Amino acid sequence: MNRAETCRRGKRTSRAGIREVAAAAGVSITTVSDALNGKGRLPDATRRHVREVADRLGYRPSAAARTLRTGKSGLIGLTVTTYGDEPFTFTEFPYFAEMARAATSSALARGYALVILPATSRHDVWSNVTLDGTVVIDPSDHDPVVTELVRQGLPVVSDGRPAGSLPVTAWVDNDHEAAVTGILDHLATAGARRIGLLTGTTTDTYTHLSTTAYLNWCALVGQDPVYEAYPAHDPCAGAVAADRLLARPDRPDAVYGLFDPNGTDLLAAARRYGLRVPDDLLLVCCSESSVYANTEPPITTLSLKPRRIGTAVVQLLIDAIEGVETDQPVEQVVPTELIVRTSSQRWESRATVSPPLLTRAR
Amino acid sequence: MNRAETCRRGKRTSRAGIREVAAAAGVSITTVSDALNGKGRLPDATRRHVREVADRLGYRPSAAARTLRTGKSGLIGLTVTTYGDEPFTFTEFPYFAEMARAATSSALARGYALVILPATSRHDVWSNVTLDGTVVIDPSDHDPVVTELVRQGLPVVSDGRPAGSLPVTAWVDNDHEAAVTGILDHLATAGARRIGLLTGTTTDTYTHLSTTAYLNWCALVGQDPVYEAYPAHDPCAGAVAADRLLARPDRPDAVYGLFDPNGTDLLAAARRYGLRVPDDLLLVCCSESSVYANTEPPITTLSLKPRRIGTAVVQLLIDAIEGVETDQPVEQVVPTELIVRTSSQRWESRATVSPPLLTRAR
DNA sequence: CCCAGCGAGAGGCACGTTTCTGCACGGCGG
DNA sequence: CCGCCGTGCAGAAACGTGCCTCTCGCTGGG
Repeated sequence: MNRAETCRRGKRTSRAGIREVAAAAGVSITTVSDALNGKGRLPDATRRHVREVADRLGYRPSAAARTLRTGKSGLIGLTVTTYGDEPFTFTEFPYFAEMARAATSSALARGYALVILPATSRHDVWSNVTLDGTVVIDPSDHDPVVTELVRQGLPVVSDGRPAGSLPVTAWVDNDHEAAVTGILDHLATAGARRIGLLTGTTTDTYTHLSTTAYLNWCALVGQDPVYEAYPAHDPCAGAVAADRLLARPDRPDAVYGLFDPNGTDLLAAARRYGLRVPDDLLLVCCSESSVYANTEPPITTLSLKPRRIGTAVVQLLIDAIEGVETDQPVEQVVPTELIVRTSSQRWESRATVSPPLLTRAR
Repeated sequence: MNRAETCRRGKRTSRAGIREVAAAAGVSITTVSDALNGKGRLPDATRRHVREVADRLGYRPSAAARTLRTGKSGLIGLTVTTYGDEPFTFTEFPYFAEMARAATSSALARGYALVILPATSRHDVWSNVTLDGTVVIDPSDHDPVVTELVRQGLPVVSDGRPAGSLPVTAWVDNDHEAAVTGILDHLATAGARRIGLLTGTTTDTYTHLSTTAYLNWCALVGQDPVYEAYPAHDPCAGAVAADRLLARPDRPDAVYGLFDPNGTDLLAAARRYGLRVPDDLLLVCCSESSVYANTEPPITTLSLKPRRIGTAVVQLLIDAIEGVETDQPVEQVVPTELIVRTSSQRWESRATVSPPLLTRAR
């Protein structure tokens, strides 16, 4: 009987339980709950006493029980749509890494933790965890996971404006058209006569919007488009595409690369063809990597500000989780930053600069 | 009364509950649970019937309730010890990104999801989620978080051998001494007379073991150590340290850089001083980045195989969670891979190669 | 003097599972 | 004919919280 009581009281639990605290403090379970959560109307003396006893016993409330009761888990899903075969292109580019890092930080600052989940609809995993909401990076058109989540009533915020009629709660993105147009103007101002583009074959909105902006700009200024597309998830394909671009008979005298590794690839290809940068070839690429500050020559990069995007996405999501639910998707545009380095300055670059936010690197 | 019944039956629940399934299928709750989990002794006809009804109703079991009942959440924590002020050096280097990606993949393959958590002991966040175990990257000496977790009886597996007497369940690491010794031998074979080291000021075991191995090697071959140390989390400091190393009166004719960005930094510094690579300076750095395949010249890198490490760490952790608990920490050593490129081959490199696994890049 | 009002806290139900125990029933050996 | 056993399933007790409701004692106004 003593055995039975021992079993019932404190056996397999890791020495914590609200009942033990209540018994030790000589109050009821309700009082403990209220004291620790600051909920009820209790004198400060009782509050302190309960907190003290709880600390002394090393009491940790059970997250599972709280989640079951309240319906809130404090967990946010983080998903990136896969490009290739790998389940995670995650952190393939520094962009994703930075974005995820910022998102994690600001989620934690507000008491939430991030759960990394696959974009593939492995139902068992998705339903094995109670989420309060989800961040989706670059959702593809009519993403089945997103629609499923929204159907369940969960807030979904996407990094990158949703393609098609994807019913997300909110989204954050750059103004990719303006960014590309700004870069092309910048290159033209620096003396480029024929600007090429290194782009991707994937169907995400970033690639699509950027390419379209390029084509529109070309049509506007009357230049024939010169571009090569390759599967962005394959690093070798990038080097090959860079080489092809510079091997063309209508070789461009300036190139913008949409993806992070394009800078080194283009630089290597330029060396192979004896092209000097920036004298014979102007170079800009979209990257968050700091390596381009120390290449020879340093390469001008466009930063999409993934830290700001990650932060904004999480703030919007948690606002949606905790606050009033707006009926319309909230849209937020983060400005890009063009970091001008030697590779895009053919002549002494005077103060003539172009639309997006411009920063002068030393 | 009808109102009350409606409330009790199916009001705020998102149209799923084991009771509804049981009622719809005309069986008991027990039967539904057993049928879906393959547990009890039921004829296949009943199993199929229940599964069918559950699918039709779109039934999703509540993860919170299951966790509360079973004590298992299917969640694994992922933590990296912070170096600087930032809460997350996470994904600062491609190493972490790759490792995290591999860990996430293999965890998902076994039905677990990863939760990113801060190394700082923010108790509220850590205790807000029920973990089955934790992966710790580069735990520092006497890490308070780790000891707390172990005290709670949770399995903890670390990437990087634990410093001091940290009581982890298991750990996975490279043989850093052998790797450094191998590289130094490789450089010496290529003709280096005075090999320098670019290292860090942090106290993690990777930096410590590598530096010690370097000093030991120097003592062995009778070379004066030539090295510069800098805080690894600061990219600018890396460039400055690289410059200092090549500006010394006892300038080395070969350098090994312990951190990912060291390659470009050293290359830029070499250019500033008019040193040709590999003719005047041999270069190797530890990196997982593919940019070094296309720099001018391509740089020899040491890969720590973060994908294999991430996979191994998760396998060990899940084995510990599900399987028998061994009393001794399980240790696992992952071989490194030296990817030899132009920067470390002064003469026609004959087949003389050194200890660790060697791969010849084109 | 009596009762409304209020402060302080106790009791108990519900959240949705899993799982232990146990009941009914039919076949079968003794 | 009776008890026994294996099959097929139902009942109900947890798991640890949060919160709603209710009690109890005390006080001030009518």
